[in-house]
Parts: sequence; C-alpha cells; structure tokens
Amino acid sequence: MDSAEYDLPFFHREGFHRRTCVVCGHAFWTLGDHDRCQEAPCQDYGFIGRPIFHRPYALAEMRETFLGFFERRGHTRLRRYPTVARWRNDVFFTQASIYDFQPWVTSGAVPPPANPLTISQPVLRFIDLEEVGRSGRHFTLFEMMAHHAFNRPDHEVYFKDRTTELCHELLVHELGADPKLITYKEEVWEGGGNLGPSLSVSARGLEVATLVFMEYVRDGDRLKPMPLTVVDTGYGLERFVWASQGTKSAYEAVFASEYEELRRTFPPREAAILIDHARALNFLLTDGVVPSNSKEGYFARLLLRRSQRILAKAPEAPTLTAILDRAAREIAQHFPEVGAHRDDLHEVVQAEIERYDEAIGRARQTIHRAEERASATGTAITEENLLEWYDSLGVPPEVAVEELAHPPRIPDDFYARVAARHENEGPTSDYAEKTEGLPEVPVGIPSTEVLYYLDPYTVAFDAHVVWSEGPFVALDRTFFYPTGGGQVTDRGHLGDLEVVEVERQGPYVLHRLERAAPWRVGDRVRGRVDPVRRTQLMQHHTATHLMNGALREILGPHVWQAGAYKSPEAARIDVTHYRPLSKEELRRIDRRVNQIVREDRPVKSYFESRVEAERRFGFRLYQGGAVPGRELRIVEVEGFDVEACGGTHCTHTSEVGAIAILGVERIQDGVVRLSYASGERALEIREEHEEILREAARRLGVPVARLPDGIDRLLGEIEEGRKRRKDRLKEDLGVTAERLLHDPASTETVGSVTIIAARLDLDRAELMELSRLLSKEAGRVVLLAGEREGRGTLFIGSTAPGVSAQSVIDAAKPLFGGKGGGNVAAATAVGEPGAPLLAALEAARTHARGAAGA
RNA sequence: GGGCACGUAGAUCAGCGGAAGAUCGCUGCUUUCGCAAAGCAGAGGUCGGGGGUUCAAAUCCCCCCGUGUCCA
Repeated sequence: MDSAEYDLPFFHREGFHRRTCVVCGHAFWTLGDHDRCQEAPCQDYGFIGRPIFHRPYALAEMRETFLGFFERRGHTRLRRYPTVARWRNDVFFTQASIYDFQPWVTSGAVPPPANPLTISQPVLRFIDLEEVGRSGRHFTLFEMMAHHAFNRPDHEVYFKDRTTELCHELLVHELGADPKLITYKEEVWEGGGNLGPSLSVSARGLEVATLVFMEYVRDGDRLKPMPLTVVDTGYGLERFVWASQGTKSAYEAVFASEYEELRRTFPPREAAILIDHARALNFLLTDGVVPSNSKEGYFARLLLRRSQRILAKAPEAPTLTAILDRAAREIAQHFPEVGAHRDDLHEVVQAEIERYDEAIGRARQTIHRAEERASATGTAITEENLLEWYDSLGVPPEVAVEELAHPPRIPDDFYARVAARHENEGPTSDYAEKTEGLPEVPVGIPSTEVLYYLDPYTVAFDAHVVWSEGPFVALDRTFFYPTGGGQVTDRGHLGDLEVVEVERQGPYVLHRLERAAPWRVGDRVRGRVDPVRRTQLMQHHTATHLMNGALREILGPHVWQAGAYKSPEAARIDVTHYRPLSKEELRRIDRRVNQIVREDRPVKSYFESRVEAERRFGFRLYQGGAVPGRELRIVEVEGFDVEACGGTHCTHTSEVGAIAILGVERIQDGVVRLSYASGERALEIREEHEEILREAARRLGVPVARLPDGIDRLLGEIEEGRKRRKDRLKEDLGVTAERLLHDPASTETVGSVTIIAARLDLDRAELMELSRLLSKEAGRVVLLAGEREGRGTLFIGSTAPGVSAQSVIDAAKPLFGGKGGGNVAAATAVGEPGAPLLAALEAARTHARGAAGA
C-alpha cells in the first residue's frame, strides 16, 4: 500500500511525525518521541498502574461516553445486532461491528440504516477461548464500539482524515489521554476481496482501536477503487475501561465486583473464565442459541460445559444459573433483552447440565470397563485412550484421570493432539454466496418496481420489457414474487409463455420462461400470476408466522426460527429447542394456531423505519435472520407475532384456513422441525390420510377406530405363528433326536464315546439345532449330513474330549469337495453340487472312530 | 458441515468370523402369617435397517437410519 495513503492532512495539522518502529519495522505517526510503535509485543504494557485516561471509567460509563461523543458529532446511535449472524452463511457469529452491514450495505445493494452511525456491538471471538483468563486481556465476547461511514461517489460522509481526527479527539479531549502517548501505526487490511489502508491506534503498549478504510477491490495484481468506500472502526470497550483503570488484568476493571465475588472461591484464571463465559452465554442464549453438538449450538455447549467443570471443583461455589443471573443483571442495564425471560433460560441451561451429567456418567462406565479389561490383559491405559475418550465420549482428561486407578499422564499438548486428530477432515464448504448461474443484468437498466407488496391479491398486470437474455426477462414492474425468505417462486404466464421460475438479482426481478423470450426491450407484455399457487403460498407463509408465534408462546422465548420453507404443497419451520416435543405440547400448538386462525386477526404488512420497528418490537423481529435496510417490512399478526419479512401474506388469519400439523422431527441436536399444511392443502392432505386409514381398516377388516387394536392383534398373530413354527421345529427335531439315539443303525459306542451318524433332509440351521439336542450330554460325537438344492452339508458336533469336530470335518472335506471349518465343539462344511455326501459322512465316521478309540 | 465412538433380552452391557451370553429386572415354584431375602426353574432376541464378502457374519466391507461426542 502506497505510503501516501496514510499521509493525512490531520497528521500535518496537528504536527505528527512519521517514524519507523525499530522492532517491527512498521511506519507510525506520533506526536511523542517514540522509536517503537507502542503496540505489543514491540512495547511492554506501560499502563498497568499508570492509566492512559484522565480518570477511571466503569464499563457502562465508558460505553455511554463513547456513544454520546459520536452522537454529538452527527452519528446516529444504533442498537446492537444479534450475536448470531443468521443473515450470513459464511460465519456463525457476529465477529465485528461491520458484520452487521455485510454483505448488503457494504456492497452498496442496500442503503445503510443510518450514515454515519455509532454502535456498541457485542462480538464473539472463539479463537481466543484458550487465552481467556490467561493473557489478562482476552474475552470470548467483547463489545466492539464503532463509528461507521459509507461513502458513495455522490455522497461523501467522511473518510480517513475525519475518522482519525474523531478518534484522536475522543482519546485526547473526551478521555484525557496525553496526545504524546498515542501512536497510529500504518497497516494494510484485507478481507473478502477488498482491501485498504488501516491505522492501529495504541498507547503504552495497548492497542485500543483499529481504523480500517475499505477502499479497493483486488483485481488480479491491480487495485480497483470500490464504488462505495467504508469507514470500519473498532474500539475495544473493555480495553478502554482497562486503560482508564490500569488494573492488573482487564477482568478486574470490566467485571469489577462480579469478578471479586468469584475470586473469593476461585483462582484468577478460573474466576475470569466463569465471568467471561457467563457474559457470552447470556448473549448467546438470549439470541436463540440452544446448546447442541453442531454449529452455533456447540459453542454454547463448550462454554457451558467448561464453566460447569470449573464449578464442579468447588462445592461451595454458586450454581451456574446463579452466576448467569448475576451477569445478566449487569448486562441488562444497557441490553434489557438479556435480562428478560430468565426462567426459560434456566431451563435451557438445566437441560444442558443434565445432558452433560448423563454423558459423563455413561463415559465413566466405559472408562471403568476399559480399565478392567486393561488390567485383565496386563496392558495399561494410555494417553491415546484419554484422547479417544475426549473425542468420542466428551470426557475431559482431568475427569478421566480421576476415574482411573492407574492413570497415564495428561500430555501437555493434549488439545493440540485433539486438533491433530481432526486435521485430515473434509473441507467445510461454507462460503456459499451462490449466484446459481443467473445472468448479469448490464448497468443502466432500470430496476424492477415490485408490486406484490402493494396488493398480494392482484395477479394480472401489464408491464414493459426492460431487458432480456435467452429465457430470462426483466420488466419495469412485476407482481411475480421471486424465490426468497424460504418462500418458493411464483409461477404463471408472461404473454403466452409459461414463467417457470422467478428470482431476484440485485435490484431486478428476473422471470425465467419455458423458452427464449420473443420480445424486445420496450415491448408491452401481459403478466398473469398463477392465483391458486400464489394463494397457497400466502397461506403457508402466514401459517408459518402463526406456528412461530405459537411455538414461542408454548415452548418459551428461547425458540427462534432456524429455517423455514414454504412450497405450495406444504410448509415447515425449524426452531431451536432443547428436547423433543411431547404429544401434549404438540396438541397445544395445534389448538393455538387454529384458534388464532378462527379469531380472524388482521395481518398487517407495512414498511417502517428500522429504528422505530426495533424500538417497538425488539430483536424478535429478526426471526428469519437480520434484514438489511433503513426501512423494514414488518408482517404483524395483531397481538400475536411480529416479524421482519419480505414474503407475501394473507391479510386476515382466517384466510389461512385450517392448519394441519403433518409431522415433527428432531432434525439436529437442538433443532426441531414441524411440517404442516394449510388452506386447501390441509383439507387435501387430511382427505388423503383418511383414505389411507379407511383402506388400511378395510384390509384389516376392522372399523377405523379399532385400527390400532387390529394391528396389535395382527402383530400378535404373526409373532405367535413364528413362535409356533419354532416350537414345532424344535419338537420335530426332538423326536428325530430320540429316534436316532435309539436306532442301532445310527448309533455306535467306541470306548466311552457315543457316535451318532445320520443323513437327513435338513438345512444347515436345522442340522445345527439337531446336533445341539443330540450332544446335550458329554461324550457324544454327532455326524449329520443333509442335502438341500443339490449341495450336501455336513455338520459335526462333539462333546467328547478327544474328538475335535474341526479335525473330523477336515478329514471328510476332500471326499465331497467341501469347504468349511469350525472349532473343537462344532464344525460344518458345504460340498460341491452332486458330490458324494455319503462317502464324506463315512469318512467322518471312520475318523471319529479312530479319534474316539485313540 | 466434517471426524470419531456407539446401536445385542425390559435396563446396563460382554461377545468382534465358527452352536447368541452375563448382571439386574420379570414370571412361576420352594421357604414365610406377610414383606424383604435366598434357592430352584422359566419366559424374554428378525444382534438398528438394507446391500455385499465368505462354506459360515452380531462379528469384516459399503450405504442408510438413530444416539453420543469432538472439531469448524
């Protein structure tokens, strides 16, 4: 990056000089007399005991100071976004304040909610997990304070110069830092194909802020200017608080009395982990993450189980829920949604603790059995076992070691070795910003005016073609709803041609036709949306909102939508929940949604400013993920459910018709899926189901009401028949056994051994069973030959000590081309088709006599 | 989303190529006024489902389903 990028008028106005750090070699700007950039590790911490700011600030006070400062300088204060970045598929969590505005706002597709803006965004950094409590400055969750500006060519807000000036003013004038302490180190930021210069702001060894200027797009080796430049700043609130207090670690400054209370029971590191995790968990759980074994849920589980493990060491410690409540009280002062719904949160946590206990309990048995086996075989439990148990059973090594009488040493690089086990795993193809082969619409084409929001019932309209390529057509206006928000595409006709798919491409709605479009730009076409399909989609979409509302009402506010799909045939919603739904819960949900339908509540769809909508409804709005834009489209089922949603909806709940729940399944740990249908489809499906029931009842010859009994009876009969056949076979074989024992032709005695030989028409399993009956007493050798489908089978059983069934079969095998084997007690072989089975039986007899006589 | 482990009697599990087992629970009998307990006898299994390899599969291989767990 060209050094001119950093040569800001502000630096010259204020009299900064540009230096080069003698340690890291980076250039930096300063008013002081530094030869180092003031950032760790080039510079040791110098602020411990020597605060950077003019007085100590508490967390809330510092947050307010920051936001107020930028508000007074023309920034709009925004509320935080959820910590779970449901609106993106490349990450699980919001990891920086700018994530709130990616990709739509930063790409220019959607105007920013305010410009410039300031925000305190709680962000999660699981990468730092191991450092928490160790480094003194890392947090799993921290508040990234930021001011952002988005500059278009026709509307420049501010960029590098003003950003740096604001930062400096904050540090020096607002917080009273000595201007000579501060350094602005030149760095290059790059991410997602964009890059630009950045300044990292440090004082006395502590980096307090990063000022990033997203300015270029990488185009091969060259840099192209971005149409929209972005000021992306990040100020660590916790670091500011720490810098103002100069305490030994950041935790004391940030968590104050909370931390002190835990320190009475725990050493510094553990106290820090507990309080840090409690804060992160409060946000995660409030934002609808349910602990589970995959995706977002796993991180909640990780924090929860880690905390629980620490707590288990100290019986006198408060419970996890108590610690969470304590932390929530602090957080709720600024983020009131975090303090709400405590009982529900307790249940989620309690359920997870129980599951953890169960997992460890199960693992304990496995560990004990493994140790018993090891001591029996004279081997030892190894480090490898510890790794295995952690990986597959979830047993932390220190827990495993406690269970063992002769434990191995826990390797120092335990977790590194766990990571190594996972090294060769397949790639996670997450970054799926799919464009699905839609054609690019050239610049300059007027964007599509979408009409379906004006009136979801209008299905016929006239419009003009503004662009077309092959089967794709863009119109100046359309009533066709494109695939989006889990609602599948409208279909219908443009002119005489069928519209098979409608999709959104930036500001355009593209209609895909059954074949190439015959029209030219400017042609007028008649559009007709398939009204039956549209109606069904609207009913399913509105029904989905009703389900969502009822689920939250009945299961609790931890329920968040984790996905939804509405097709003309049926709809489904996936929600976060920590246990399978009971029959009773399902019944109540069914009753409730249908009650709301009958109540014929108005469903209002309207646009409202984000700020106002969030103020009125909170973050519950973002059930389908955060929605961009200054204006939100709100779909409100009066007094029941409100969501930000772009779909087409009924205007009254009664239009949904009946809702029929078709199925519930646990699609993943922590996520439950409900399938249902409404309107005509509900009736159709009910009819189909009834027909199936009637037909089943007819075939069973019972009335529908007695179907379950009928099935029981049928199954009972099958079972009984099976048992009877088995008994009969046993009986028949018993008779055969008696006959053989008393038939001199088949029985002979050699010394103390009785040899029984016979040829029978039985299969292998039957021969085995018969042999078993014949050799109940010791000193018997049983030689049985059977033939089925032209292939002879020989079965040998022996309870005579000197006669090995294996060796008998080996002696007989060559005579009938037999293949097989066995052990001393039993052996079997099957011969070639047509081979002399009797000769083999004779050979077996001869061998048995020899062995018995010897 | 990926790796690993697991799925055998009502429950907990053993068996890991050659004739399906143990413990607890259950049923009956003996003993007892009764209970607990003990002894004896017995019932209870498509070894998660489907393919394949093999003379032979609970056991080895592949696919699917379910559960647990670790990692992103």
